[in-house]
Amino acid sequence: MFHALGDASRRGMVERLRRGPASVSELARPFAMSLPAVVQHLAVLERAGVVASHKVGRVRTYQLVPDGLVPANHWIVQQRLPQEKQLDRLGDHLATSTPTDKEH
Amino acid sequence: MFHALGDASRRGMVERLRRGPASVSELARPFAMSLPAVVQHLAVLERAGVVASHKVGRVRTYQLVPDGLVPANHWIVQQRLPQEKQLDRLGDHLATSTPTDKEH
DNA sequence: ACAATACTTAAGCATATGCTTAACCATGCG
DNA sequence: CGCATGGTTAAGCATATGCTTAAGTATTGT
Repeated sequence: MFHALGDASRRGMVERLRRGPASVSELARPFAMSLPAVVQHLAVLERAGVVASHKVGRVRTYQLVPDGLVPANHWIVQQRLPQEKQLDRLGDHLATSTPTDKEH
Repeated sequence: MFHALGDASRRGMVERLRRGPASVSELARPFAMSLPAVVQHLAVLERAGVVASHKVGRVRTYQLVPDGLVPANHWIVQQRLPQEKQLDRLGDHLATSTPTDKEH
């Protein structure tokens, strides 16, 4: 999922979908790349659970998955919360100079 | 930055640093890869602003950058659908950036 | 029916990524 | 000094990624 968001084009598509559902062609329009390239990007986002699509006639419409980004958000929050304590532990770590592993 | 977090090994290193600063060797220990590979991963994380390092003697110590993940978090929060506010306690929590966590 | 529209699939290609090994500094220590 | 420790640099390699063009398929409009 972080990998899916690691591409600027894909993030741009997500940002577009924030304003509402859109077809493949609509999503492709702002980008200077071929339609198959856009389709591949959307497939990555869909596999990651960030967007969903359904086809009506010959038009495939994409939209954001509700709470689709929550897993990524949750991971980030978990890393972020204990950070305040670590500033205090840095000096401690350096002062004690933890004995490194002897084996190997 | 999302790209930096898009690798499981790098996320593992961030999770390790969550419990406090660590040297390159300490960070490498849990992984079944060579030291240069770990160094490369850490360089990616450092370029992304997620971690920082300083060298003392021959030991380079890494630590999390305080609020280093905030840009990614901010982007994610902005994508959330305005239509669903009922399940939004997590996003609300993140937007206010309160250091006290009580969910989960 | 015919043609345009909206994708879809397949193949290929240049570059990026993640990893390796080998060799190389630099520091700590008996 | 001599040598182990901790890290760095360089080179190379297999695979993944992002993109392309070409050639489909399925619908819709005239």
